[in-house]
Amino acid sequence: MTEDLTLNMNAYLPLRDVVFNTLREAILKGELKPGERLMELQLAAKLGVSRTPIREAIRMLEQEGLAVTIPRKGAEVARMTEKDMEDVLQIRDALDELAASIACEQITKEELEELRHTMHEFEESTKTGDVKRIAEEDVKFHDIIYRATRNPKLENMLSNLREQMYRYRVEYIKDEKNYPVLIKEHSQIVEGLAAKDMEMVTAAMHKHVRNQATAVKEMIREQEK
Amino acid sequence: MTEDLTLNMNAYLPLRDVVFNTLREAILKGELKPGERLMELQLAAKLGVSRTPIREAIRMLEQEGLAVTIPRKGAEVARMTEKDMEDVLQIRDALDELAASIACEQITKEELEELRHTMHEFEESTKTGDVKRIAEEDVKFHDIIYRATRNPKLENMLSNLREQMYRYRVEYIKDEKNYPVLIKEHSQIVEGLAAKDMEMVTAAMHKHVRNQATAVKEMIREQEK
DNA sequence: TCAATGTATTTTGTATACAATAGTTATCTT
DNA sequence: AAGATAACTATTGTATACAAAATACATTGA
Repeated sequence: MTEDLTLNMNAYLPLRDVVFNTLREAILKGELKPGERLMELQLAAKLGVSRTPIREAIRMLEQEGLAVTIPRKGAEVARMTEKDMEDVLQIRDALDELAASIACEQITKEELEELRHTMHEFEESTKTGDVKRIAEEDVKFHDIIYRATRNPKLENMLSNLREQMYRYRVEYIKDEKNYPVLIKEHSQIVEGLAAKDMEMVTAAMHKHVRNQATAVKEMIREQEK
Repeated sequence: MTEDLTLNMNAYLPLRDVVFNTLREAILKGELKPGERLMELQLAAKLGVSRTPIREAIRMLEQEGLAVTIPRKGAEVARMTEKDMEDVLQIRDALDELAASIACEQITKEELEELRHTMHEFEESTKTGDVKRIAEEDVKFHDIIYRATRNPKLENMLSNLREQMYRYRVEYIKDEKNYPVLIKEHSQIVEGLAAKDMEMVTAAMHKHVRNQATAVKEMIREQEK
C-alpha cells in the first residue's frame, strides 16, 4: 500500500461511506492488491479517521465481495482464483442475458438513442487508446441496458458482479486486438434491441460475456503463476 | 419488538457474527417486523453487548438486504413492496434455472439419492402440518440442488434471495391447498435431473418459482392494504 | 541445530465516552 | 389558537480506551 489514499471530504456523508468509497476505488484501481491486508490502524492513520468507520467500511466491502475477513486475523483484499472468476462469470452470464431480454421489451426510444450514442463514444475512445476512458464508456454502455430493466436490484447485482472482475478486466481492455470484436458485439446488441429481437440480443450478450470470460481467465492464469 | 432476543453465546465467534445471526433469525421469523426500527442502544441493552457489534451486524444485515439504513436516522427492517418482490423473483427465476441446468449436468448419484430422500421427507412433512418443518425440508431440497452446482457464489446468492422472501413465503407454506402442486413440482424436478433432461428441469424449476411468485405477491398485496 | 516455551508486540474485538444531528416538547408571540 | 422558536431528549456518528487474541521473536534446553 504505497499509494497515498486520501479522502474526499466534500460530501455530507457518514465517514464509513466515504471510507468505503475510497477503499473500493483503491481496490478496483489495483492500488490495493489482492491478498493485501487491510489493517485498521494503518488505514485509520492513512485516512485520518478512527478505526470505527474503517471497520464499518470493511464490513461493507465484505458484502461487495471485495474483501475477505478472517476472525481475529483481519481483513484482506479478496483474491480471485480462476475458479472464482468462472463462478462469477457463470452468474453474470445468466443475469446479463436476463437483463438483455428484459431491456429488449422495455427499452425506450430515448434510451436506445443514448445507447447508440454511447456505443459510438466507445468506438471513438478505442481510437485514443485511453484505457480509463474506454473502460468508462463500456461501463456506461452496459449501465444503460441494466437501467432499462427497471429492476434496481438486478442493476445493483450486475454492477456488483462487474466490479468483482474489474481489476482483471482492465488488462483485457488494454489489448488493442480485442477492440474490433468488442465494437462488433456492442453493435449487434444495439441492433437486436432496436429490432426487439430477443434471440439476437441474448445471443450477442452471451457471446460478449463469454469472450470476456476467456480473456479474464487468461489474465488470472498469468497472475497465478 | 416485544420478543426477548437472546444470544447463543456457545460459539467462539466475534460478537458481531452472533448478533448478526440473532437479528437475522428474528427478522426471518417475523419477530422483527418490516419497517421496525433497529435502535442500537435498545438492541445492545436487549442482547447485553455494546453498540459496536450491533452496528457491525447492522452493516452486515444491510448487505443481505434485510435492513435499510438512512444516515443519521438509523436502520430499520427492510420493507418489501410487491414491486421489490417481483424484482427479486425475476432474478431468482433466472438463477434458479441456471442452478438447475448446472445441477442437471453435475449432480452425482449420491446427491440425487439424497434429493429423492428429502423430497419424500418434504411430502411426509406436509402431512403433519408442521409449518416450520415443511419450510425446512423445502430449504433442504433446494440447497441440495444449489450445492450440486459446485458454485459457492451462486449457492450464496440463491440462499440470499430466498431469505429475502422467507418472511412472506411462510404464509404460502401454511396453505394446505398448495401442497399437491409443490410435491408434484419437486418430483418433476427430480425426474428431470435423474433423466438429465435439461429442458424438463429448467421448465419445472421455472414453474416452481413462478407459482411461488404469484402466491407471495398475493400475500404482500394483502399486507399492503 | 532444532524444537519448545515464554515474552513482547501487533492487531483485532469490545466497551465506553464524547460530539453532532434529528426529533420532540414546551414556551412564547401574535 | 396557530405558528415559530427555543430548550430538551433521544439517537446516531466518531474517537478512544481497554481486553483478548494472534503473531513474531528471542531464549532455553536437549
